[in-house]
Amino acid sequence: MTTPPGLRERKKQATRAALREAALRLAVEHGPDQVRVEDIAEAAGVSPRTYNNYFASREQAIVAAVTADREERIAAAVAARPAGVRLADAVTDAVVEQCTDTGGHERALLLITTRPALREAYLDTSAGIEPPLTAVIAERLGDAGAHTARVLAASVAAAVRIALEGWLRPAGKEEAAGSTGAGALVLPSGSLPDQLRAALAPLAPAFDAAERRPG
Amino acid sequence: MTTPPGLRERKKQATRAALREAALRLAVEHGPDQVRVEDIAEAAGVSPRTYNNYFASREQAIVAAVTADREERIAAAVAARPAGVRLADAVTDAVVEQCTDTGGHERALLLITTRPALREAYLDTSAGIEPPLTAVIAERLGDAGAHTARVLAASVAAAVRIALEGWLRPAGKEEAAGSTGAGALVLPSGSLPDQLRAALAPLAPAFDAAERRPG
DNA sequence: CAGAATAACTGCGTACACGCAAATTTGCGC
DNA sequence: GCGCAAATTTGCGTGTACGCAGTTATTCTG
Repeated sequence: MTTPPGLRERKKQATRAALREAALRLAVEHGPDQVRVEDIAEAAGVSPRTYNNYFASREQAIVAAVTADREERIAAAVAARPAGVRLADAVTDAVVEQCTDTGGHERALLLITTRPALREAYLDTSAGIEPPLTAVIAERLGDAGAHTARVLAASVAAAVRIALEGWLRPAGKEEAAGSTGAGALVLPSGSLPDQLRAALAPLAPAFDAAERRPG
Repeated sequence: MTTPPGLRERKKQATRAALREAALRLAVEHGPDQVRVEDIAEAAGVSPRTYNNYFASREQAIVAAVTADREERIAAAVAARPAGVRLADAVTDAVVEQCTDTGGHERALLLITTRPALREAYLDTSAGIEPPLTAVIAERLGDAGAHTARVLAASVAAAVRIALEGWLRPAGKEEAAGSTGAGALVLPSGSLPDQLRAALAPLAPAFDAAERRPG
């Protein structure tokens, strides 16, 4: 099942990593807006066209450097919990644990999240946790719950996004209150773990119900 | 609160509608890939630059023509339900009701969802239901539940996206089973209402819990 | 180990997205 | 009506995203 990766796959990961790191380094050095994909590609030793085979936008490589392989880490952390604990707790703890660990790039994160485009790209990365989360949740729920697992994983991803938005709201500009109206009155804006737990809490009953039912 | 919209706002909506309809008409006439934003802008009587003031991509205008104002219709449908019914049911019924109504554009939808880029843009529209849904759910849950409302609305949006993906999976190519593995064994692929209800069902416990608790 | 098959890299060309600043249009108080 | 402030439209310029087809590198098969 776990065939040792061949040269091809290793080279691909190396290229991806080189692009990530080059993107972040250049962004920190010259400022996020002064970096073109051409520069990143050159620094990583590939053609600009190849850059776009790995990342669909200029911003993705930069945020990927701080996001790293968060998705797999979350999934692994969930799988590592003993089977006895509540699935909702396992997921919540894993998410908090892995999202808080920025891998020593907190400085870069601050720089990044001030630029709207990068901020948006960073928030979009939360969608990436859905596939691996789906896999581990499905494993816990059994075959009959595969469909449920997908929905729960997507909901978690959405909640993480909301938590991140709330967390770096102070960093960004004050936004238009918009048609939602009431939401603007109180903006708690606690620490990131607090935001994450608060956002995930409403989903706990859904996890409990899924765990209780066979499918 | 409901100030009669001035000339400015009416013109803006008219321009938006003109762009939507022009985009759809040209896409149906010449094929989705043979339409440039320049063509759409010209047909709507505005400059290409103005097109991008209304839509951030070439595909958005086309899909907006079939999506129309689904977001507001869903929110209105939820608000229209009597306060006695379970919130989960109100939301589910409203979503099924409004997502099934394609406004007579089912032919266009079929044409659209065969192109990957348009398919993706169409799926992305489901994210747009979050803000209005947040507002109506927050109204039902009270001020203390504003935060919960946001998470539930985002989860509903994610579930709708999953339902749409499952619905038009037969239309698209067979996709790589990927690391999720188990999910590929059974692909039910029922009707759209079935897909929607199946995707929303796992969230019902979360709605029930939110309704039961004060906040 | 040779040759076929498969996958990745690259250059080119086209269309797109969007920041910016000037020109035009709308709203509003007088 | 008049003129000012705010919002919208527009052209321009730059950088970006990606389909396509050819080349090169890796993997598979006998």
